[in-house]
Amino acid sequence: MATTIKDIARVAGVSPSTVSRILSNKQTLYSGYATETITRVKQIAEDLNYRKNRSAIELVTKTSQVLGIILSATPTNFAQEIISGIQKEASLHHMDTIIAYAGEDDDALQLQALKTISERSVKGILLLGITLSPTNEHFLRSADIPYIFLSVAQSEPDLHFIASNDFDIGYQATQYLINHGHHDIAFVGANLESCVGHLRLDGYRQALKEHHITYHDDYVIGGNWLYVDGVHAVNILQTQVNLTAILAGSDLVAAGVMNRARQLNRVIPSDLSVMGIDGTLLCDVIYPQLTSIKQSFYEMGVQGTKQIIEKTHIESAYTSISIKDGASVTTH
Amino acid sequence: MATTIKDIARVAGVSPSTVSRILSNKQTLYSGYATETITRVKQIAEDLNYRKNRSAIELVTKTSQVLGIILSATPTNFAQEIISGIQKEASLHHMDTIIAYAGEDDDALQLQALKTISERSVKGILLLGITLSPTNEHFLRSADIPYIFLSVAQSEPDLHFIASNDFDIGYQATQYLINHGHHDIAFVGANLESCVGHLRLDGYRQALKEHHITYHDDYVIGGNWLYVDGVHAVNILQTQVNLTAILAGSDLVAAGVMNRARQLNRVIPSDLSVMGIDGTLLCDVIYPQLTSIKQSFYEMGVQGTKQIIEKTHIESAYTSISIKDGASVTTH
DNA sequence: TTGTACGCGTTATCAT
DNA sequence: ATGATAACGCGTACAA
Repeated sequence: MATTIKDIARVAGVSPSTVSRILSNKQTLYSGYATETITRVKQIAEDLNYRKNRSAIELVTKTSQVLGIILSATPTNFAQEIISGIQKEASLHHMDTIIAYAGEDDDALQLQALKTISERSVKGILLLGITLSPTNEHFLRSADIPYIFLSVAQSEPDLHFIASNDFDIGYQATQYLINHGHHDIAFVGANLESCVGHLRLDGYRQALKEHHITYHDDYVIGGNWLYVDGVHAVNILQTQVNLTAILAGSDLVAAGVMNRARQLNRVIPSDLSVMGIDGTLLCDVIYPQLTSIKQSFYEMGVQGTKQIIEKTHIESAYTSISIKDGASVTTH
Repeated sequence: MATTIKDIARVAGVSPSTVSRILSNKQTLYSGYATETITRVKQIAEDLNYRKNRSAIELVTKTSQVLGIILSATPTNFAQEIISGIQKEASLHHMDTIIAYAGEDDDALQLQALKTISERSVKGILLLGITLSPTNEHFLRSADIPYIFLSVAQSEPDLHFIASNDFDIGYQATQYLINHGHHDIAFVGANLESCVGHLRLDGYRQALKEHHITYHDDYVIGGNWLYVDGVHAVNILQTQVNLTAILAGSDLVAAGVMNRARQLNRVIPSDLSVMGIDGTLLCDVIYPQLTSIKQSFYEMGVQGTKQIIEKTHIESAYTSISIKDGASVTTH
């Protein structure tokens, strides 16, 4: 049987409310308790090994110090960075976090995660790398809990998000390669059915257009952001003799591209320049170090958390992107 | 104002108990409700946008479907794999998870995380990659909640764990290199002040001993499992002309070793064989692909979760290790 | 400075 | 097949 404030009250010879007020540091609202009472109560609480009962507190206060995080099941390497940002900011405000995993394409799993989180009295919900089905979107809306999407921009205006501008990512990356003298540039490994992939492709095309480079269908090969997609793309692109640069949809794709190209005896970057997207730790670990468009994942977590905690009115925002220099791109 | 069971009861013209029983599918204990009542109540619940209040449920039932996870703050690449295993097994049992982050060397942060978790009525606590300070160890013990450590073996017999046998890891890795004709083998990047590092070093020494190879102090260079530790180690080992193989404390260290060695114009594996420990995704992504001792991280998560959920009596266990073949080791 | 009494939303027990 | 009531542990308005 766990110790309750009543037990402490009985032992201390005071009322439960006294214990409650002392243990939750509410004396300031009143003139204050006698120092003796305070220390005695606290001592007894410790002796009796007292633990707060969060359920009871949340039931009566109807609020909590908990943030809900819903994670896409795909083990994206940058989710960790976003979560770090959330944790950092949350701990600054003495908030805890609950994490629930949702499948990516599985509506039932999404709903399960949504329920798990919304049934607890969380202060807000952060959705990482997720796009909701219409039904689940409705469920989230009707839950009457503040929420914000992280790392994936949403098309509906009332679904707020903190993310990178994916058009800009595609545009700036391509621009960077063009500025380095490249003309025949492939774009590979992105999931072209996703909104993110689509926008990046648009940016890629726009950059080409502005430099009067004809868009070439054969230079675009889709995928699902994975290592194998990079390998696969290089296999297909073998026949393109004019190709001098590849823009990969993610750092992981870039790694696949580089390794497969190397197997085919192409030297990077002298034979082939490769550029990644994300700017994760992976860039520094592979050889040669990868030039990439760096997204501010940590910052997304921080900003999203701030919005939930501090703001009354949540609004969308883009976090900054930058070029992370490596050694995988050379001037052509 | 959120809908409660009472609201539904009023609208449906039944008692709150009826609604409670129907919504939590408890009819089977009784003869069963009229189908008409059941569908009507469920319909009204949906119309009114009813959400369960977990706090109230947990308060009255004094139990929950929640597993607590405490994570070391260091962003280890394999934590993700362990968590996947936990999630998988937990969802099989319809359990949710709460994750709290603890610093590695910061006792206060550790305690904070411990409190966060133990104040909620969790079914059990899984501690990932953590070693507790004596005070916090006592706190955990006195919380009266089942717990188990994952991935880090504990020395005290009543602190149960699921982990790899670190002695075996060091032993088998070294043995593998010796069997490939290597004689001058360095061991680098492990944190030698940690229990894990110490045990792996012991395994390394034992393997050398059994093959009558003299242990060489200069061949052991500590670190903290990081990429830079691998780089640093190679810098120091430059002068060791007889060295033909390096056993890295982790895959990340191995990546540092390989890249630095390459910068020094050593070809891997013909000039230098490199072996990693962990067997993470990184092995496949770097070039040449890394030969490594693979730990069963996913399995640790699964087993730990099973122990908490199914067992009345928790006990320690070692998960299996295996050689993950790559192309970074060659016969000497 | 401290105590009393009530209520949060739900489930369980007992009654009908 | 369904209802009435108590209880879970805590915070807080009000009383003293």
